[in-house]
Formats: sequence, structure tokens, C-alpha cells
Amino acid sequence: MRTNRDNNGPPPAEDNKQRILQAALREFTERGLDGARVERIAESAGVNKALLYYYYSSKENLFSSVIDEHFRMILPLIRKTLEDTSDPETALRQVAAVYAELSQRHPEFIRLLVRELAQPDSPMVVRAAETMKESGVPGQLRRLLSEGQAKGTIREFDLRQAAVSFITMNLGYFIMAPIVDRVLQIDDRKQFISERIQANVDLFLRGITT
Amino acid sequence: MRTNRDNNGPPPAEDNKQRILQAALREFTERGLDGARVERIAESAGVNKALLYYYYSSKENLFSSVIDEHFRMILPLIRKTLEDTSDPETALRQVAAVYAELSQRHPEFIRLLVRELAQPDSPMVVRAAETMKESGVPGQLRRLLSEGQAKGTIREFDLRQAAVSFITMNLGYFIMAPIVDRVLQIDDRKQFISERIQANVDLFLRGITT
Amino acid sequence: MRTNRDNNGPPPAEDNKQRILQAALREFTERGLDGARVERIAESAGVNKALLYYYYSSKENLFSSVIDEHFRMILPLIRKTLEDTSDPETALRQVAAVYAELSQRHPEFIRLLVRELAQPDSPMVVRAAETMKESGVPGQLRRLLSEGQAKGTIREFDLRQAAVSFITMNLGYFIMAPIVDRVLQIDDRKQFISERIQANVDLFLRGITT
Amino acid sequence: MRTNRDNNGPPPAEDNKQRILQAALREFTERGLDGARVERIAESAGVNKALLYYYYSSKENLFSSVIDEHFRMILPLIRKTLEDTSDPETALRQVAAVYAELSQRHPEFIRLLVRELAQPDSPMVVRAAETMKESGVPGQLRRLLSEGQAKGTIREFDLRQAAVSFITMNLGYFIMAPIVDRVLQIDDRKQFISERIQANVDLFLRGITT
DNA sequence: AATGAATGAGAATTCATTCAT
DNA sequence: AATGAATGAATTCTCATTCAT
Repeated sequence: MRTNRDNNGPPPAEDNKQRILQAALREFTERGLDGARVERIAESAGVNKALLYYYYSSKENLFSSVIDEHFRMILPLIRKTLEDTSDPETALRQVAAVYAELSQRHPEFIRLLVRELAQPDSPMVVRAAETMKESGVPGQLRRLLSEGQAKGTIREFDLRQAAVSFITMNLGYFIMAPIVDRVLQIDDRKQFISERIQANVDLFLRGITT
Repeated sequence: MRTNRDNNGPPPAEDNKQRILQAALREFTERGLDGARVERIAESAGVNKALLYYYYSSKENLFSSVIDEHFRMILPLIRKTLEDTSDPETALRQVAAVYAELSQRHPEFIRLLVRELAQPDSPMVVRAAETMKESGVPGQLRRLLSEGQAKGTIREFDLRQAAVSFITMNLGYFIMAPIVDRVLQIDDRKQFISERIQANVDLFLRGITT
Repeated sequence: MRTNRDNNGPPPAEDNKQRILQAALREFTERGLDGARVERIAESAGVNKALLYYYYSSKENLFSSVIDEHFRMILPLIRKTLEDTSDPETALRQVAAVYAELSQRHPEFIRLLVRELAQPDSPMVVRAAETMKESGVPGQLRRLLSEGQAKGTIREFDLRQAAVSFITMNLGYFIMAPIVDRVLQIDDRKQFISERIQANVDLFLRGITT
Repeated sequence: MRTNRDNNGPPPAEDNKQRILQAALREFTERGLDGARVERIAESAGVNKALLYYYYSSKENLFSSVIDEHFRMILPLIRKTLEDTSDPETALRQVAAVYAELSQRHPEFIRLLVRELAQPDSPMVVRAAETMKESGVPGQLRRLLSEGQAKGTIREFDLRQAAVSFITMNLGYFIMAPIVDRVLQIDDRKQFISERIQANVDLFLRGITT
């Protein structure tokens, strides 16, 4: 019988509660809420099923906890965007960079979110929208573009469309990578992503300037 | 005893096999493979559970059939893209229009696909990639851009990045709409989509021309 | 769609009713009443499941029909035993030969019967007992042995025990062949059986004579 | 709510795992693998169906476990045969006695085995053959007879045939009892069996000695 | 006589959750 | 805090049987 006390591999400071959360994250990412199995999570965390209920009371609640935990981790990343910037190019680059970082440091978050996108009113989707809104990114983006238009450096167009375009061309790749990588035979995803930021900023900037 | 002959609600011409497929589509779109319930599909199709197995032998196989059916329906739409076009602007507009049409005429397809995107190696994802590749759209797009670059009408840049950008800024909205709509408070989605095509084409064209 | 009219392989005179019976025999022999599948029988007979019910009204009834048919075929074989014989040796050889013939010409009957033996009150078992009794074989055997004892050519012993011994040492092999063949590595079963008759008669005769 | 602690009928010391095994044995003996119902086994064991799967993972595996358990119980019985014996008569009596004891102490084993005999390659049949072979009984029997032939106390004949005859005349009754009892109107089976051992040994010994 | 379609009643198995210790 | 055992309520799938034509 393997308990989680006599193991030597995993970090010793991590207690069972955390290990369950990590295992749950893996399972939910891989299979979604419905496809996930409580048994598998417990086993993968090296604990008894009942302990999972002791800490998290239900599968759904565990799922929420996983999502909560993720938003907690992601928030600082999102918040630092657009700090003290009034230059559109810098701002755009920051936004693009944050999405890229998010996708690379928290790929499971993206996968969880993608699955939830299939259910438009899923709590996670609602929350993601709120988080984005609260981050101030879209607002600030529109403000900068608006100012540019006033100054005449940026041409006239629908700001919302442009904002959507910039966000989707940046986030979109991370979501559609499984398809895009196959279609365009992108093998070195790391390299591709790093080049992507500059390419998107360039394209967008040229697209909007007068 | 309720048979499907004396029903009054559902279309009478459709036979049971088709009605099961339709019901399955609804259920799978709404809840995914794991969340779907065979019982619910049968009930919603107005037939006995056993009949579902008579025709489709298993839940998984029914799921595959639903996907097959969808690709069958979508293929002609995809194929007609880029027919006989050598003008980049026309080509881009066509591509944008096709994606928009796809998303509006087959929203369930998008939802099914989105969920599968969470599992990068899912058969549906692989097939979507193949279909896209076979449609010739990405290839032709790159050819046109490449020609433009040769002629000097289009500036130098990484063609793959640009292709990805154009595809994601078009398809991306349909996938991320549940978030984007909330963030930007887009209420009239229909209107927004129709304007989107032109906005994207404009942005992209300006972004790439010298 | 394969019907049984356009086939060329199977005998043309055999009608569907017979073919169902044959198929059922195979299936029941192979898997027993509970393990048998109506679907499989119909398919193997090359007819529709419903036709099977048209002719035989139920699975159980089909099973009975199979058994009936077998007893019908076996009866003449059993009946001819011990015709006009007053010599013990000849009688014993006849009995042994009949069991051997039965086992070789109707191995499915043996298999069906064996399975039923696990349920002591199964109709087939009851009927097999009745058939054996009615055949007169055990009675006549006892009579001959009894006469021998009276004449002093056969020693005194329990006639029933002897009868059981003779029957089991003959029939027993056919029933236990799957085990016996493995234990004693009997490969040429045909040859073994043919020698078995004489060996049994010899052994038994020597065992009972004074 | 009925738990198995407040029961009064079944033995309290036996734990659920064992009770399931016992219930399964009854059910499988009575109805065979295909005829057995998991529900019935669980009920008869006084436990929840799910617990049965908790311990035995599948119906088939439970069946195997039942058989395993039986071979475990039977092995010591088989092994003690022919210990330190060089006298044929003693040896024969021991063999006959062991089979009789087996049949009387483990009648379910016989019934299970009989049913499996209808499928010649069934695992249980294969294993029964191996167990018999490994027990050394057939080998030792042949050795003793062979020695007797060398010494001239036993006449010349096919040793394999004789071995089969002795085994089948002993085991055969236990297998065919449902028929034999009816034909010969054997009511007091216990008495009949006890006399059977001596009768068989006598018959066989006389049959083989010069 | 013959069939494809349809179904009710199970049957095995699963799974989230709870209990006793 | 931690666990093995236990369970109720599904859930997928099966199967003998019937229906309509």
C-alpha cells in the first residue's frame, strides 16, 4: 500500500490538499468535468477517495476550487498589463506578450477554458469575461486607440472590431493551435510563439495607422 | 404507447435514424460526449433507447456519426472558397465570409469543435485540420500573398504568421464569442458579424500592403 | 443482403425451418440455453429473427424442438440394442458399441446432455433417463447377468453396481473426454474409441465371471 | 436499511468478500455462468451489487475466483491419494475413495465441472486436467499396473484403456447420477456410493488379474 | 413466408458519495 | 487526517420478443 508519506519523489512540503488539487487539475484538463473520475484523481494524488471529499465535499466543488486556484494564479499576470503606458505600440506589445505568457505558463488554464467555451454560460466563461474586463486591458486599449484617432495618427474605424481582432489574433492561436499547427505544419511552437508577438503588433499597427 | 407515427410535433417525413442523429447532435453540442445521456437522446428523438443501439451500436459510434454527418454538410461550404480568384482582396473577403457563414449556419459544429480542441489529438480536431488543409484555403492564401510580395504590392513578412493571424481573427471571434460578447458588450451579434468581415479584410490588407 | 434463396452452397431441399433447427443446434451445443443468442441463430441460419419466432414461437420452445429432434434421431439407435441376444458377451459388446456410435454420430447430443446434467431435474435429463429405461437395455443386461449367476457362470455381486459400472465406463469416456484426453494425451480419439469397446467388454467380463 | 451486521441468519464471522464468493458459488452451480445473475448473487450475499464489483471487478472474474477457490479446497484432497502405496488393491481403493469423497464433499464442484465439460476448451476443464495430471494419480496407477504385468500378476492389456475405465467407472457415476439414479431407481445414494467403492475395486481387480 | 424496424424489461457495470473506524 | 468498505442511483448496453408490411 502506497501512502503519500513514504514517497520520496514529490515535494515534501506539499500536503494532501494541494496534491489533490494538482491531480484534479490534470484530470479536469484532460477530460473535462463530466469525463473526470474522482477515483482517478484520488489515485493520482496518492490519497483515498474519501479524503478528497473530506477536503472538497463534492466533485463539482473540487472543480470550482481548481478554477478558483487558477484565476488566483493568473490574476497578477493579467493585472500587470498596460501599467503606465501611453504609447500604443508598447501597449499592444504588452498585451500580446501577456497572452503569450499566459498560454505558455498555464496551458491547462487555456484547455479548461476552451472546453467551457462550448457552454456559453458556464461560470468559468463568465468569470473569464469579468476578469478580462476588470483587468482594464480592453478599456485602456480602446482609450489609446481613440486618442490616436483624435490626434490623427490612427485612422477611423470601429474600435470594437479592432479590439476583437487584436485579441483574437493573439489569443486565437493558443486556442486553435491543435488545428493550426497541423495545417501549417508548425513544429517549433516555442519559436513560432515568440515571433508571433512582433508579427501581430506589426500587422495590427500598420493596419490601423493612417 | 407513443409511436413516432402518431406524433404531431416533430417533422413526420424524417425517419427515426435521422431523428436520432439530430437529437444526438443537440445533446452532444450541449453537453459533450461524456455529459451526454443516451436516454435523453432517445427520448428527445421520440424513440426507444434500444433503437438507437439498433442503428448506431454505441454512444461513441453515434458521436462519430454526428461528426461525420457534420463534416459532410460543411464540406461543400469550405470547398467553394477561393474559387477562381487571383485578387487578394476578393480572396480574403471570400475566406472571411465562408468562416462567418459556417459559424452562423452551423453553430453546433463550432461548439462541438471547440470542446474537442481541449483534447489536441481528438479525431475531430485531426479531421478538421485535414479538411482545412485539403480545402486549399491556407495554401492559396499564401500563394496570393507570396505573389503580392514578388510584385512588390505586399510588404515582406512571415507568411505563416500572417495566415494564422487572418484565420484566427476571423474564426477566433466565433470561438471566443461567449467571452468577447461579454467584455465588449456586443448585443447585436448578427450585425457585429456582418461588419466584422469588412473590418477584418480592411485591417489585414492595410497591415500587409507596402 | 444475403437471402437463403440465392445461395448455392447449402443443400437446396432444406427449407428455412430445418436450417433454423440446425443453426439452433449448433448454438445451443456451443453455449447452452442461457448463452445462446436468438440473433446469432437466425444469422447463422441465414434468416430473419422474426421468422424464427414465426416457426418456433420462443427461444425455449426452439430449444425443446432441438432436443425433441435429437431424441427422435437417437431413438432407433438405442432401440436396436440387445435385439435377440442371450449371450452376455454379445450383449455387452452391443451395448458398448451403441454408446460409442451414439457419441460419434451425435456428439452434439452428448454435449447438450452433459450441460443439462448440471441441473439434475432438467427435462432433458429426465427424458434421457426415461429413454434409457424404455430401451430395455439396463433391464435386459440385469436379466442376462442374473441368469449367469443362476447358472454359476457369473459370480455373485450387486447387479446394480455392475450395471452402473459398465454404463459409466462406456459412456463416461465420451463425457469426460475433454479431461481424459488431456491427462492421458490421447491424440487419436477415433482409434482409441474403437479399441475401447473391446477393452471394456474384456475387462468387465473377466471381472464378473467366476 | 439492512446491513450485514444486524443480520441474524448468515454466519456473522464471515466477511462480505467470503459471503459473496459463497453466494456466487451457489448461483453459478445452479445456473451456470450465463444463467447466473449478479443481482441475485449480491442479494443472496446480503450486500450491494456494487460491493461485488468492488471486490471482484466483473462477473467473469467472480466466476474465475469461485473456481480458483474450489481448486484450492480440492487440491489437498487430491494430493493425499496414493501416498506411499505399492499394493495395487490399496492404491485402487484409495483412488476410488478420493473420488467418492470429492463428490460428496464438493458436489458443487462436480456440477460446475460438468457444465464446463460441454465446452471442451473451457479454462476449468483445462485446469482440471492439469490438476489431475499433477496429482500423479494416473501416472502412479499405470506404474503399479505395469509392475504387476512385469511380475505376471496382472494380465497384458492396454494400460491407458484400463486407466480410463477405472477413472470413468468411479467418477462417472457422480457425473451421471441424475440419469443413473432414475434408471436404476437408486434412492439411497449415500449407501450406494459407499458400496460402490468396493464394488468397483473388486470388479476392476478381477478384470485385470491373470 | 419473410423481413426491417421497434420495444420493454432487464443485465452488467459505473460512479459520486457516505459510513465506520 | 485518513482509509477501506459500502451503497443508491444511475448509465450504457443487451436481448427476447413483437409489429407492420
